[in-house]
Amino acid sequence: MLEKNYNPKEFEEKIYADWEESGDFKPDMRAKTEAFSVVIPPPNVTGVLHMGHALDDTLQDIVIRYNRMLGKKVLWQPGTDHAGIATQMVVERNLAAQGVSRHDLGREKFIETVWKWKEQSGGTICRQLRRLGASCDWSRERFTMDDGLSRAVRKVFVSLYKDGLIYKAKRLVNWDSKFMTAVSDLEVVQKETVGKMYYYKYPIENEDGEFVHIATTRPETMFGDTAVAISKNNPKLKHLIGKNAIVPIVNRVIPIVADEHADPEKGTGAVKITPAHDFNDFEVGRRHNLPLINILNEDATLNENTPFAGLDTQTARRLTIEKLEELGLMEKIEEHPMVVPYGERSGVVIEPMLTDQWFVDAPTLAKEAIRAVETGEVEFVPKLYEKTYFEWMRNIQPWCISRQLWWGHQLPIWYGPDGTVFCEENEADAQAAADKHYGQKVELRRETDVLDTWFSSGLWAFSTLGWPDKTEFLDTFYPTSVLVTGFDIIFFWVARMMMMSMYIMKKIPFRKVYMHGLIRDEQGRKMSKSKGNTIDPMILVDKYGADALRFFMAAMETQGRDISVKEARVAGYRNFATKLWNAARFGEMNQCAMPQGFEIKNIKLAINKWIVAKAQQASNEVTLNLNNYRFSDAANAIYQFGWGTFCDWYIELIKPMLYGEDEAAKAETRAVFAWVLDRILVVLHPFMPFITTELWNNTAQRTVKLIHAAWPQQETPDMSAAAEVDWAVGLISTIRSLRAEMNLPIGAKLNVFLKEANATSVKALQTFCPMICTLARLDKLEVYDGEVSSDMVQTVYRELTVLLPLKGVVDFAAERERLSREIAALDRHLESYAQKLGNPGFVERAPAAVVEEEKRRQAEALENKAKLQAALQRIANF
RNA sequence: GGGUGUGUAGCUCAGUUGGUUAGAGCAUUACGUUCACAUCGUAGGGGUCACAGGUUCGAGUCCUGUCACACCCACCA
Repeated sequence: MLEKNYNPKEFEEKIYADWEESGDFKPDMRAKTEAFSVVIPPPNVTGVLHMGHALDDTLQDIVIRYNRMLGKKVLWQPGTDHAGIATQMVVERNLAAQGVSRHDLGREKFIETVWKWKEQSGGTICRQLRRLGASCDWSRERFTMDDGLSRAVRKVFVSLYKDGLIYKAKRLVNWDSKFMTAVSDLEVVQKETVGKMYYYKYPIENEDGEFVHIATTRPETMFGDTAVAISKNNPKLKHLIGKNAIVPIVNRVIPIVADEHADPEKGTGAVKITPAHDFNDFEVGRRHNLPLINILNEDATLNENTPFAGLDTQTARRLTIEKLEELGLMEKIEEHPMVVPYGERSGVVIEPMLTDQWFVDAPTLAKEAIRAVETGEVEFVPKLYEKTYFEWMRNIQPWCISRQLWWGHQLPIWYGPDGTVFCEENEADAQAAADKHYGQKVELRRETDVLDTWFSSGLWAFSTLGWPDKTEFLDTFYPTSVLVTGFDIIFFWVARMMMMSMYIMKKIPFRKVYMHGLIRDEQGRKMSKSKGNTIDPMILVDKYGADALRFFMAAMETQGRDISVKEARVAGYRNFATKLWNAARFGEMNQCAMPQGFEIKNIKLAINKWIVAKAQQASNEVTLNLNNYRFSDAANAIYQFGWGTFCDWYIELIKPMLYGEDEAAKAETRAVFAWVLDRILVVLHPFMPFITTELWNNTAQRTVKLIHAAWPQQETPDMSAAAEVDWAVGLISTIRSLRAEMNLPIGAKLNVFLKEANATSVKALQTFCPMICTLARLDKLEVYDGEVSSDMVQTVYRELTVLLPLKGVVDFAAERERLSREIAALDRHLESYAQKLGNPGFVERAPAAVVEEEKRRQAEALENKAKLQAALQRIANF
């Protein structure tokens, strides 16, 4: 017995536990069928599930469940990411609350603390994924820092190093002064701000009263200036080229060089060059062999190369200006709109800083990664993201992979006493190599840097499947079938996976990349903690059930568009679940079940043929749309069928039969009801796994679990009965409409006469009369050949004139108005038909079928208009 | 500066190769608890598809331009 009310809390947890305990998420490795696999974009191990995950993982689960039901050997590989900076930040914050810094603990102790934190809070997001219904094979859960994956990381690193694709270099990098580490370009966000432009002048050496005028937004960097650049195409200033300027305060003599970086149109036309603290200046410095003067400490305070050692940049800036003013060199300060780089995580200003870092030769690795997409081996859905991918990949810069953090994969690099680098997968090998190199036992020092988190995520597609070991899973499931992710990590992750996989595996990591949009709030703003507009998906799951949230995500997911979360809409899909629940209860109450040996090809009744055909059409549509990753179309197809066709029409139409005496008809209808409900459960299961399973388990004895039930093949629906039933449905709507317009109480049983019925209508009427009477709430419905009297309200339906006798209660004025409205509506259509058909071009050049259809409509409209006019005529004088 | 999108009902959005009277959900109006369901039903109102041109027999759909908005990349001394 089904409960009276749909209450997802009662069964979601229980059903999930059963799946997991029964191993339903594990692929059947003995099966001979095609493999299908997805690797989950690993969430931050210490994170909590947000709306973006809910979308991403719902879509993946739909794809996974669909393919599982297709009978494939399916693996959804789960796992989590150690998320270097993010995790270290959280743990440091916790420590800070106890007044402890990571330096107090020391590296080893700190890492221990992080691991403890991971054990403590690391399970949250996976538990939440379970509540969402994600059918991951949890027995294979991996973590980017577990032993296997760490081994993969070391192996890849060594391989890249030995191939010359990883190198150490002293370069300008984005320096995050809060975490005191380098970060990659992608981890820097540019923010528009209104800053200030400072104008001042440097004296020219040996030329009293001569100056070169400078403009800068960062005056304090002048202590690192090693040149001034001027374009040789700058007529006003080029006479200064070749002379020397004097950096005030520190009184350093620097050359004035010719360089096209100095745009005569911008600023003063002369640019101070600070090669150690500006990316453009760095290049200028290279061109002119300028010295590099580092003026910053790791925490972004100024160093001893400046007069303001130990002070932060803001203070130093103020003091610099004061000093310049004292010297009479300051000219003006203007407001200046500018873009300032900030650390994505730390929120502090990023300083370009000259440091030793490790780089991956991304331009080289990108080549194969680009080719694989060009050839179509890897396909992006929607296609337009390929452009974004190409654009970035073709202009890719070396990837700075070293981080001066503690939490992460320590580089497998050891230095000998003289600084010689040994790159090996483990310390013993490095030691052996070093001993051999030096011809004696030496002491090695390990590189302290760790790797960018995305280095290990880049290996995810194969490392999780067991690489570098040769495993059955790697064999079976690599390359994976599809990667589902948001476009915001196309560079961070998708591109890196492509590069790493092409390099290591010589094969693509996935055949397709499905990219979805971002989740936004009701106003369409990005959700973010700082705005306080986040919605916790688990709260929606609590309120409406996981199925409702999942269906919402699927129904809203149209390619290339962001999703605004509207709670009312989630509630709406909960209502859909309720509707379905009640439909199943209706079936239960009416003993709907499929007897042994029931086959749809033996169905006799038109109404049953009709609903089966519609169900097949709907499942075809769902299949087609799922194959094309059109989630909203797939979801809507089953929604429309389930609610609009099955509940609204079929159930209502069969009631007279189920409550009637014709036992054969009843038996067939009960069976068909059960068949259709099963079909809905099957096709809806990927979207709403919980309610469908609960209903599946409670509506019949089952030999197979719904999660493994067979997905319907593409079918050719038998449409032989469709026209008849559609006729009845249309007639019911027409009569209901007329009743409503006449303001007739719903309880009043009425008689309706049909005039001018053709043979088809007469035949259909014989079959459907009881149904029509029930649904349109009629006492009597019959063909009528008598006179039309003035107290009969009438309308037209196809060839029929529909008469509704209302003795003595007709409001003639209102009726005249109604008829006139209907006629006016027809006139509007007639006008458009006449226009088209009157156009010789249309008649000659449009396909014959289109022209014929247009003619048919015109004829019908004309006929209907004539009837309505006659009716109007009849009551003209009342 | 370079690139990519978006603009359709009060709101949030569908509309696949151009072809009925442009759809859905929510909101709204009227009526209604008929024994699957008020987490509901029936019926209705509501749109010159941003604007201007063009191609075509025919344009929400294709092309060009304009306006507005969003995002991405690069950079502004």
